[in-house]
Amino acid sequence: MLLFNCIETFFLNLRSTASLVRTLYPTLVKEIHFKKGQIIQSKGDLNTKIYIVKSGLLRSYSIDKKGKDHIFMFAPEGWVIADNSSPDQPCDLFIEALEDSVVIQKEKDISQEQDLKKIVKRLYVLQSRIIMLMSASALDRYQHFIETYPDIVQRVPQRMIASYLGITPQALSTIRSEIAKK
Amino acid sequence: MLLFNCIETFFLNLRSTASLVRTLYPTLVKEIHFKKGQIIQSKGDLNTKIYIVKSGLLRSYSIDKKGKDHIFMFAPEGWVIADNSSPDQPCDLFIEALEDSVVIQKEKDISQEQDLKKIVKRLYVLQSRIIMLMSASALDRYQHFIETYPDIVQRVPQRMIASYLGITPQALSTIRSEIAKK
DNA sequence: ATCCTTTATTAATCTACATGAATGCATTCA
DNA sequence: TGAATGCATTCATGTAGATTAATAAAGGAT
Repeated sequence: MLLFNCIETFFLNLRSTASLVRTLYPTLVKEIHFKKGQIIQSKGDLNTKIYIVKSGLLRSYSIDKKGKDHIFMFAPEGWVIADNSSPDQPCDLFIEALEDSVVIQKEKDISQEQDLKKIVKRLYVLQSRIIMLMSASALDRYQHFIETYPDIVQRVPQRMIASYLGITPQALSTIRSEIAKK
Repeated sequence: MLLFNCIETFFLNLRSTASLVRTLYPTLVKEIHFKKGQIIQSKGDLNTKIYIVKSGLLRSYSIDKKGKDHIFMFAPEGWVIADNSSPDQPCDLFIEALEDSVVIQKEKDISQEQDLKKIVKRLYVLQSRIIMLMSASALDRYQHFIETYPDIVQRVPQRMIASYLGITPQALSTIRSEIAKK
């Protein structure tokens, strides 16, 4: 926990330096290359951005009070990822590159949010996820996940899939061995 | 289960008659009065609408394969409620009036979806809910619920709050008695 | 290569919540 | 007025998944 706080503070400092630079040299749209493991956005950041993934893979996640992280979304090529809080609010999510990634970073300006259909689609994805979390077992959620994102399964460690599903890596491991038996 | 299927079929028939009428006398925006208990939209409906609540209270909910229902959203005065699937897809949710309600019914036409900010806010509500479902205990979710919707607690039976939280009425009952002890 | 760290697996125990059943209260309807 | 119905509460038991811990396997860095 303490360790994590230190890390978080470290990243927050990093970020404020970065936003200072952006204030001096403002640009609305940028293409940025991120290395695997890089933190793109941290909880508490203001002035958040939208990230469009050209290549690679990102994830957004929250960290609960026990220090455990919960993956909110994976974003492979073509996906858009962002924290969905108001543009003027500190955000709740971290965003991290899971692979070396090329990303278009845009200001989170609603009025220039061209593709309304994409937002509406996101609403549906979130709706489905909530219903799954309320009503389906971990096994069902896992099977639904591999149907929906067959390629992601190959690209991230299992513990991250567990984190997305809201279960522990151990639980996912036993679920997988039960599936394999049949 | 069988009983439920009958009821569902019954409502589906009702709905197709209704949409026939709408085809003959198309209107884009309507004000409709619903009685408490009335089903406004059923799972499987095409051609879904958006409902803006002028007075009263609606809920949307899904029903899982065991026949158990899970409340997805409450919509008191001023709220907008809809199924978030594509306008051309059958929807997943039922919408029902929990109180006598006056509702503006609009075609779910994205292009005329004036208030983008409202949609973005919805995204954030859904995001928060998913994070809660993944990381918080039933007790925490209940306390968060009464902070967020203090008035709803008074207006719906407890079993519906349980359904919204994704727990059983019994579990909510014991949680409440534990809170009362302190 | 070697070491170090992270990841996956398995098993034993624990716990939050589900399930099922019984009881008491309200509400509604005859 | 009483019977019927739906809701909240309580308790006893069951279970999915968490936690802890131990072991093995797989990268990554030097």
